[in-house]
Amino acid sequence: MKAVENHPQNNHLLAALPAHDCRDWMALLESVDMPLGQVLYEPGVALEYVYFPTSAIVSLLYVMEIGSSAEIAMVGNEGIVGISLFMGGDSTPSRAVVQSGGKGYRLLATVMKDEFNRAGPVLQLLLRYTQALITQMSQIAVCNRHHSVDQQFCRWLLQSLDRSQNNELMMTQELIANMLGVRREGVTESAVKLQREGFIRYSRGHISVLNRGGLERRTCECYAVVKKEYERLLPRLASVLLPTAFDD
Amino acid sequence: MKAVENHPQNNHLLAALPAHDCRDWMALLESVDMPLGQVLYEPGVALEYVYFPTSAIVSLLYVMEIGSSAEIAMVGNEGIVGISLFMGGDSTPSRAVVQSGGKGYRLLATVMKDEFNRAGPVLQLLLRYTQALITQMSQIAVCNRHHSVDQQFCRWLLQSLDRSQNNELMMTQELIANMLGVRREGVTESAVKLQREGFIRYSRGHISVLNRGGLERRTCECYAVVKKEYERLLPRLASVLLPTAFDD
DNA sequence: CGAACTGTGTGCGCTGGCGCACACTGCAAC
DNA sequence: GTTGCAGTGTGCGCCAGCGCACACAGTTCG
Repeated sequence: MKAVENHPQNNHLLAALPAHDCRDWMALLESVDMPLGQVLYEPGVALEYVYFPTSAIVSLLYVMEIGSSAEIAMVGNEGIVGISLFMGGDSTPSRAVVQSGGKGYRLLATVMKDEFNRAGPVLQLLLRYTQALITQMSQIAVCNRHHSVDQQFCRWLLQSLDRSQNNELMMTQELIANMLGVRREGVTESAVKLQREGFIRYSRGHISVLNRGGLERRTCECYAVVKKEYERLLPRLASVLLPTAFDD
Repeated sequence: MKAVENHPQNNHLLAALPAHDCRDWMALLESVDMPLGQVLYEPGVALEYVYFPTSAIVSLLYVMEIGSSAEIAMVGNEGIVGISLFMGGDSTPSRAVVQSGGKGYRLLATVMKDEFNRAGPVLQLLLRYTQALITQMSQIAVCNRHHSVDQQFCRWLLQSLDRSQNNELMMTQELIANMLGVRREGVTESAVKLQREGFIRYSRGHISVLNRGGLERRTCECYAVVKKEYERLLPRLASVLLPTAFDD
């Protein structure tokens, strides 16, 4: 890594900032080296800085309990690392690691939080919700990569259940297969297993969940990760998203 | 579907709205039936309404060219369908389908866009970027589900290349495997193939891309989908994200 | 100059999920 | 009824990707 000139304009987001609003920031921008492997933030930890890579490339990475990982997104000189600050969440369940060493700029978290705080309360709520939605998407990416159809089916059932009024789902296996992006037969096999264990009962597009705890034990960590983020980001709503578990 | 009472408070996002800001909206909210299978929005089409499900459940679904699909996220009475409006993008590459029939409320898109417009220009830029990021995450989810390691490796190379200054990447196959969430050996095999075809050259953590077009032909649609969204949402930045293709 | 280590190539057996084919079963319509 | 069909069960061959093991090749360090 030669001592290349670092300049804010090399980050396209910074470059695109309206000149007028830019001035306040420019003074606060801090040029930094971003060496390969540097961890910019850890899951669940509130960010101290946001980063605007210029020559560095950063990976947003989810690392599972067993240690396997999956990239959620890649950020280079086109973007910013640490969106959770202006989205109102302050942290995420993923990790940000420098994938390709280089340079960039950082800015104190507070500046970004101010940006969030300047938004109206309505938009603030919507943004926090959006961050939760982002977590859901990320986790689906991870789940698609690493978990079995069985686990994903359970996750899907639980997530649907959380959004439903009772323990009944009107849903054919064909449709579920489309959602999960797997074969219908794969869903049938998983469903048969769950029925044998007495966790669910179903027939012709009608599924009753009999033992929610059973599903929770069978699914992967993805379900809990997403649920916790919804609780954390939207505490008022959480109570409703978590119907008193009617366990075995 | 009985004629159940529909009430805005049954959507937790609406319920959580600050009462003061709520009043303007309440008059505009329109109670709607959301029957199973209804398509709330199509990829690339600007939204006319946002939806707040109360008893319905909506799936955000990406449908591939060949027809296979994958769920990107699920939205029920905890959320809102159509975040692209207040995120400033107006449309998304995915489709929203009612997965479980029920009721909900809808609101004219303009109301949401106003919300976006009220935000400062800086936040607006950041939100548009965030929507592009969301597309990236969604597409990684789809890619993880449906595409081969070969294809994903090409996508990853291209995305890295777009964020790098030259056609060189400093990156071991082990690390790439971690990013993709696959075995290192799998990456080696893909890399060998690409090298044989003369698309890349590499040795010990150093990759040179010799034929970008070759990679583009080999990768899946996901790469293009994400790139187009970045272009669309952040036009000023797009030019830089698209270095003049140095083709074969 | 070897020694030690990091990065890459390759082979092998295993398995989860795929694609296909076909049989079975309730419900609905007439 | 019985005809039809949507929804489900099951079997089978196939293959991508996994986990493991080990050989080999540059690089660095003494």
